[in-house]
Amino acid sequence: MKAHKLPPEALELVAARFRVLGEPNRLRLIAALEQGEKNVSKLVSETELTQANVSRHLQTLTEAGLLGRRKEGLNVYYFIADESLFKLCDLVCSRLQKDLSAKAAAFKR
Amino acid sequence: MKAHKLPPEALELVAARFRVLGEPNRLRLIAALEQGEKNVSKLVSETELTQANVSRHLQTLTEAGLLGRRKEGLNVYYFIADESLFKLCDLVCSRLQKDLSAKAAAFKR
DNA sequence: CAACTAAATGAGTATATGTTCATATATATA
DNA sequence: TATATATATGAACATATACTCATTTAGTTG
Repeated sequence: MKAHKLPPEALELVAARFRVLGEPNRLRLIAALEQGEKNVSKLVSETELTQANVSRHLQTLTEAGLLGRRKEGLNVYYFIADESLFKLCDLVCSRLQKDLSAKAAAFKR
Repeated sequence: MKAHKLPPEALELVAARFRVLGEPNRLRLIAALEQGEKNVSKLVSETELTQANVSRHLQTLTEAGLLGRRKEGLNVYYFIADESLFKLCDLVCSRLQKDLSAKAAAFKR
């Protein structure tokens, strides 16, 4: 599946998925859910974001299919629904680390 | 390297990298370069974007370390500098395909 | 039913960013 | 040196989106 074969609408879908991940607070929420499902209040207190803001980000992530939700009484529990998330983040992280340590090394000379 | 261990500044870096990929025209440029390096004029004619626009996107991609540039006379040739790009895109693409065919299947019942 | 709680949402604002037009810069060539 | 060409960039504008405040919705419990 090569990118150059993708029609424009498909590219927009791919871009949209990357865009969802392009927001640090959303990454924080994802990171918080790595340990397992949590309800909104828990995520609010852990991230120290406003409740409204957390709620909106969770909506974005859920609509993208990255998170799932489960209602239980008054609480709504969110959880990672797309395990490929971790592979994605790890790829980016390790690449960034490589780049940054290369720059750091260049400084020392 | 787990995401929940990353400090906020690192998360911003990761998010920034995703954001660079979150623009369809930039993905088009990347796709165009999959076949090998090309100069700006070539990229302009292939993508049918304006020269100014292509130039700006190439700048964004280069500053992010995803592309490299090489000057040769009047021309500037751009090329993929980060091969992990393809793994990233393929991960997203295959995930999207799976999601979409699941939805398509759900329609048939 | 009334009061309470957790989560979602409408409306408004601020900021970031994609795009274009016009122009500047750099390099080549007559 | 003058002219032409490829690419980059300043300025302006339009759009998208992150955020907050206030309120609503859904569900629980007295």
